[in-house]
Amino acid sequence: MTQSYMDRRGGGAGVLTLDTSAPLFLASSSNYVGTGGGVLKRKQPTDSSDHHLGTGAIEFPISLNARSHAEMAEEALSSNPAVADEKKKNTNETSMVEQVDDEDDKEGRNELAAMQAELARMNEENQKLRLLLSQVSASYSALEMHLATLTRQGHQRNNESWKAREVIEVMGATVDAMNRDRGRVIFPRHFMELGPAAEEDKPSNSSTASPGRSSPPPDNLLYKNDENLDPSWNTNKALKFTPTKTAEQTPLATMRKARVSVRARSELTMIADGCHWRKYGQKIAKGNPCPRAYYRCTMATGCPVRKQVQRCADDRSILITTYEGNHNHPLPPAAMAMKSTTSAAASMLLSGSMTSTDGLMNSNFLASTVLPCSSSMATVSASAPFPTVTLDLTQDPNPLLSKRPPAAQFHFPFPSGGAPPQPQSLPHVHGQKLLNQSAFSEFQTSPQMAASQLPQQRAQPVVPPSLTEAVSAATAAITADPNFAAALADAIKSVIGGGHRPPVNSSDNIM
DNA sequence: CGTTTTTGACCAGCGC
DNA sequence: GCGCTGGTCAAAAACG
Repeated sequence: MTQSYMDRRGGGAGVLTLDTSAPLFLASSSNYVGTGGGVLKRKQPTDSSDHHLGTGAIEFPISLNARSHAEMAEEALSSNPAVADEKKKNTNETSMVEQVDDEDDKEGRNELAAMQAELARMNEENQKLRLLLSQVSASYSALEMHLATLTRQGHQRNNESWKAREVIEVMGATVDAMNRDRGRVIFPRHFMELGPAAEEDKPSNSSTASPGRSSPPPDNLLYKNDENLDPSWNTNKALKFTPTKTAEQTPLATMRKARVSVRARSELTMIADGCHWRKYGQKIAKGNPCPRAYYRCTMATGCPVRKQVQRCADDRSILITTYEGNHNHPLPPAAMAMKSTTSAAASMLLSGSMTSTDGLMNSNFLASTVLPCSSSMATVSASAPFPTVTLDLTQDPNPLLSKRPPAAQFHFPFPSGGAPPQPQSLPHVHGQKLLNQSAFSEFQTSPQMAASQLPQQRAQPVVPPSLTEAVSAATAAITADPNFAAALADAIKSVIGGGHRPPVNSSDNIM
């Protein structure tokens, strides 16, 4: 099963979770957990039930449909073991004696009043979400009509049309998901099928060829027409976008191959992520005296997952591990957390890069939504040949437990889409090319495209900014959770033992 | 002896 | 076109 953000619990309202094995939960409303909206809660590590929160906590599904929060609240209340237990307990007690303490009665009334207030708030929020949904639906219809017009004009291969289709796919998926999956938040289809995640469920057909070179590109929604894409999984040899290429040949697909880089302090050769790796190369990269080691997953033949391990040039106690691709085989529990986390991070990155690639999302908006309050732990960069999200676990020994990490470092190459957010500092981007060298930025800034290929689009944006923001808000509500990056990092940290492992006698050939 | 690591060679992309 | 660089291959060596 491809990793997804969808709930996999056996019933009940959906709750966004990175993976059942990943200790991450997302509650839709802070009203019930006491922090900001869309709070990503940390799963209780001691919770053996694996699907229930600790005492008193109530999980709420993220709802973008018309379902009332009151309804959901009731469900949640009844499904919550703590509340259910309380209910049962109360029933038993009343049947036994009528010596109900007046104090308890008062408390109960107070709780009831508070609960009702919460429900009222929820209803209000629900109304807003309904409005949002209607806006998205209306815009989706408009886009569909626009696409039909373009198709009629025989411009299927026109870049604008392609892009319009793409946008519609995104929005359509969003709307579909909203309509179809009540009580769940579903990422737009392609968000979930992009890059690494898209490959997961597909059996590798590389058994007859050398591993790592034969896995087909993701056969996802957006790529189905990309017959000319590099058959190799290796998008490192990314095509550079040129206006002469057809839309089907655009390197969008290559740009969607996200990488997730993890920085952690470790004396080990590499962090223990639960997978088996075989080293297949080592190279001295420019600007870093420490060699970069290349590993390939050996848990299954033909597994396309690779990772690079390199020590930070500035601080050699920091190990930088960069993951690419997704496993085509079941993972041991120890590896699930890392896999889920990297996939989630990649999805988060890709969802951002997608919209921004089309120039549809204001960079400031993106910056303010995707990682509004995340710390420097999460650095998203599309400036590299492939978009990379860097999770920095080297800072505060336990920043994840803090309620509000400092401001995000978030930088997308938006040369024309408004001034990019000014990061406080960018100390965690390594080995990535300058903005003007990236395929991403080229796609963004290509003057030919801007001038000749997208004249209509420039004059008539496919999606009004407000709509874009509305659509983005739906997904950003999930990915932009203030604690999202922190939670991701938390999951990773749980795997690598907090990134502060004591030195182990190992032949550290990385150094 | 099978597996893993090492390491020089090779290839492709990119900038000049 | 050339050189640089990152990434990969594959034969040899090392290891258990």
